[in-house]
Amino acid sequence: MATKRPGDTSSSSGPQSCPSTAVRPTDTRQPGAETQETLVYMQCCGQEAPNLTERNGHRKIMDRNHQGPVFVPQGRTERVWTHPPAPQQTTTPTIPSCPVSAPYSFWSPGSVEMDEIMAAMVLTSLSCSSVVQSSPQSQNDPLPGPSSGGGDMGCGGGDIECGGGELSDSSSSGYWSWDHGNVSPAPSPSVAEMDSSPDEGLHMELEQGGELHTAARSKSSFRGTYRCLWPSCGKVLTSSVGMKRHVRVLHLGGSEQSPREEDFYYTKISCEAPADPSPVSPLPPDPSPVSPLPPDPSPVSPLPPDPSPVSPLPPAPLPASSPHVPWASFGSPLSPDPDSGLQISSSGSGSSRPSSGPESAPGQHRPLSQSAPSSSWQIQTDHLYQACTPLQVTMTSCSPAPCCWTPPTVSNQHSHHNTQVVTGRCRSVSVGEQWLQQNSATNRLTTLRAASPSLTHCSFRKGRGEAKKCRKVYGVERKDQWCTACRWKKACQRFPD
DNA sequence: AATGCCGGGTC
DNA sequence: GACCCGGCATT
Repeated sequence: MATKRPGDTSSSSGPQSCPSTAVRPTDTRQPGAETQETLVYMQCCGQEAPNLTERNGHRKIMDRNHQGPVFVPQGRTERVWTHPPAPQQTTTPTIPSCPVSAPYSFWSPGSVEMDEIMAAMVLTSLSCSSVVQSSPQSQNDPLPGPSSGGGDMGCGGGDIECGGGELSDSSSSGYWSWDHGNVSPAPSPSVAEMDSSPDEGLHMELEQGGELHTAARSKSSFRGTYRCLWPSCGKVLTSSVGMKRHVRVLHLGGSEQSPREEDFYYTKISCEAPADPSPVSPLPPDPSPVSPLPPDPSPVSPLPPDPSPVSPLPPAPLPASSPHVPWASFGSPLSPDPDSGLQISSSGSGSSRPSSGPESAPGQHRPLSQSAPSSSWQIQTDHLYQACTPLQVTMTSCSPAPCCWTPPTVSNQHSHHNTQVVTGRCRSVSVGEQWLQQNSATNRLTTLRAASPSLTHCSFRKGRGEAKKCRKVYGVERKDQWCTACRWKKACQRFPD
C-alpha cells in the first residue's frame, strides 16, 4: 500500500506528505523539470503534507478543491494560501481550482526547516509559477495537486499510482503499487493517477499543448484515463470510479462480491495513452509514462506478475502477445455504463473524453451489437459462471510457462503472495484470468471476428484441439474444479475461445 | 469415443 | 436463475 516512490525519500520531510509529491517527480519529462519537481516536493511537503497526513493518504480530490480550508496548514496562515499569482500565470481557467498551483505559488516561507530549500524555492518560485504550469502539463499528470483525485490515493496511501497508476485505483490503491519508479519505466509512472477524480477537469495539464487544443478536450484528453482491460472491451474512462463501475457492472456482473476485483480489469492510461494513436494531441511528449501498457515485452517491469487478469502487464511470462494495450481497440461491447461515456478505440477515435462528469459524449455509440462478440462476453451476459471460480492460481512474475498456463494443479488459492507482496503487484488470479492473459491475443482475434459484421452472431465453436477447456485442463476427475458453465455443459467461461 | 456446448427441461 | 442433460457437431 504505502509504496513510496524512491524519489520520495528525498522529500522525506513528512512521513506521508511526500508521497503526493512523489508522484510528480517520477515523471521525468523535462530536463528542467527536476529542479522544479524538487521544488514542488518541498512545497507540498511543507504545506500540503499536513493534509495528507491527516487523511492518511487518502485524500480526495474534493479536498483539493476545498483546499483552502482543508489544506491550510495550521502554522501557515491563510495568507499563505492567498497565492493568487499562481493562477494568473497559469493560463488555464482551471487554475483556480487547481490545487496544484496553489501550493506552489504560495509556498510560503512558513517552513523554516527548509531554509536552503526555501531559498532555492524562492528563487525558483518565481520561475516556478511558470514551471509549475509547464511541468504538470507535461505530464498531464494532474500533478500532485490534482493528485487529489486518483493521485491522492496513490499519494496518500502510498503512491500507488505512481506505479503506473494504471491499475491502481483508489480502492486498490495500495494494492497495485508498483515500484515502477525504480524499475519499470514502462508503466506510466508519472502519470500517476491523474485523478480519477471526477473533477478531472481541474488539472493543469493543459499548458502547452493543452490549451492549444480544442478547449474542450484539451483537459480531459491529457490526463489519465482508465482503460478497461476486459478482453474485447476497450472502454476508456476518465475516472477510476467510473471505470470500476464499468467493470463491475459490465464485466463482473455487477456483483460486489469482489470488491477490488475491478481494479484488475482496468488500467490507467496516461493522458495520451498510446492507445490513442491519433495525433490529436499536440503533446508529443512523454510517451513514456503514458502507456501503462507498454508493449514491453520484457517483463522487466518491476511488477512482473501483474495479476491483473487481463492486465495489460501480464506477468512476464506472457508472450509478446501480451495483451498489453490492445484490447482497447475493440469497441466495448456493452457500455451501458453510464459512466463510461467514452470509449476510445486505439484507432484513435477517441482521444476525446468528456471532461468531467458525464463522460458520455453524445456521439458515443453503444456498440452492443458490434462487439459483443466473443464468448468472453458471455460471461457477463450469460451466467457469469466463471465469476466465482474458486480456483485461483498464483501468478508470480515467474509465472510458469509463458505460453501455457499452468493448470490449476498449481495451486488453489494459496498464498500467492511471495512475490506479490513484495512487489505489490502480484495477485492471485483466477484461472480464467490467467488464461485470459495468456490468451489475450487469441481472444482478441476472436473478438475481432466476432465483431465483424458478417460474423456477428456466430458462436463458433472452436476446433477442439485448440481450446482448452475445463475438462481438458482439469480432467473429468476434478470436475468440481470446472467452471460452472462446463459443468453444466455450457460454453466454457473460464477458457473462452 | 471424447469433447464442447446448444437447446431445452426441471426445480 | 441455477442446475442438468439430451443431443448434435466436431475432433
